[in-house]
Amino acid sequence: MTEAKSMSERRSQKAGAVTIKEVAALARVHSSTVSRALNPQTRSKITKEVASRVIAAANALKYRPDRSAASLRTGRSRLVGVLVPDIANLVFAPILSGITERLSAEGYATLVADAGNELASQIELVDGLIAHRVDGLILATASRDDAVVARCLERDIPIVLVNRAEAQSRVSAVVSDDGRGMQLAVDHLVGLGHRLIGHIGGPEGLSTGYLRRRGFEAAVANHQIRPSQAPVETASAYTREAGAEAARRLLDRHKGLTAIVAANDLLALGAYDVLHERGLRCPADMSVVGHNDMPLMDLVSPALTTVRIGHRDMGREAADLLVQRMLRGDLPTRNVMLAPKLILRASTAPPQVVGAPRPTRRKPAHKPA
DNA sequence: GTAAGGAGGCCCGAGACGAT
DNA sequence: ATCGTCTCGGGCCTCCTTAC
Repeated sequence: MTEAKSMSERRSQKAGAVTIKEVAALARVHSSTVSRALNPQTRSKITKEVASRVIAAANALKYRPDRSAASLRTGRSRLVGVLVPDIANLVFAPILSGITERLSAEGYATLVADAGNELASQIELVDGLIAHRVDGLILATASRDDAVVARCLERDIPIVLVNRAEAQSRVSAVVSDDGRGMQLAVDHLVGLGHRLIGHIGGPEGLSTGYLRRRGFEAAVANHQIRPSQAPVETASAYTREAGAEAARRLLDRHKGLTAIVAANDLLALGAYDVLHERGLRCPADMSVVGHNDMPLMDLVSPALTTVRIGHRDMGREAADLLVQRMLRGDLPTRNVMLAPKLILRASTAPPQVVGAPRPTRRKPAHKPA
């Protein structure tokens, strides 16, 4: 026995893993027969008697195939990496749930990485996941012109974008119809009587920020509201703090606003903070509409009227697209757009008539949906 | 003709070993 | 000391051979 061999055997014994050879020895067959017996696709090539003997031996030894070793031969790890920009952001929980649900049904395991918004760390994580031989990647981090996408294309690894899309459709993406979402929000506010509506936009480098701002502008134009009556302040990030900063600018620079449409729920919560610090009431003095319908938005005070995105469906669709792409790399890119829905809660109400007495207590205009 | 065994290749990092 | 080459390990798969 060579030194290298004995070291390897020690390593194997330490890991305690049962190998195909041990199953073969117990079943009194060759390892290749074990492989055939345990694979439903090849089981028909051997007799039922031998197959059941192998299966019994595998069960007796509690044999579990070593996927990493299998990937040496097959080139497939059955692992999928998912990059999210902020794992603490509640938006990603239902997306991840949808992804995991669909991938596990297809026999894939999911590795989730909290990539942040720094390009260098995102690329490092992607390289790390590729080094772990993931079969594909789902990116919830993409910007409109994304170097990580370019890196994945360079490495020839199947990817699908979720929740965000690129400006140039190099890869498949699953997104919400942001233009439609903004139209729903603005229609609702105009229906209540609002004519001075501000928008807290998301970062312009992200498709959601860009498309929701454009959607907002198109939606107010549809109601013959001039741009001066529908000002936009862009937040530097999708955070409550950035939302508050943008809300301050919006209120300082544009007097007389009666409603705010935020590009996501965290930005809307930032607007809540500013209204509170300035002694303004929501919705009596200012109506606020969010976007995403993150978990718990029905529990904030007042419960947030928001545009609901089917995040779980989004995750499922993205996983579906990726599985198809991993099976057939020559498939054309597809953009799946899911329809949003307005969820009416307590943060919106008709604008106050100038000179009318201030109500003594908050009274939501709508029952939560 | 069919079932099953045997050999070798796949992939790549770690470690051993020889050459310079 | 440094570099290049070879061997090994894991499980699976394919091709070829052997036994019946």
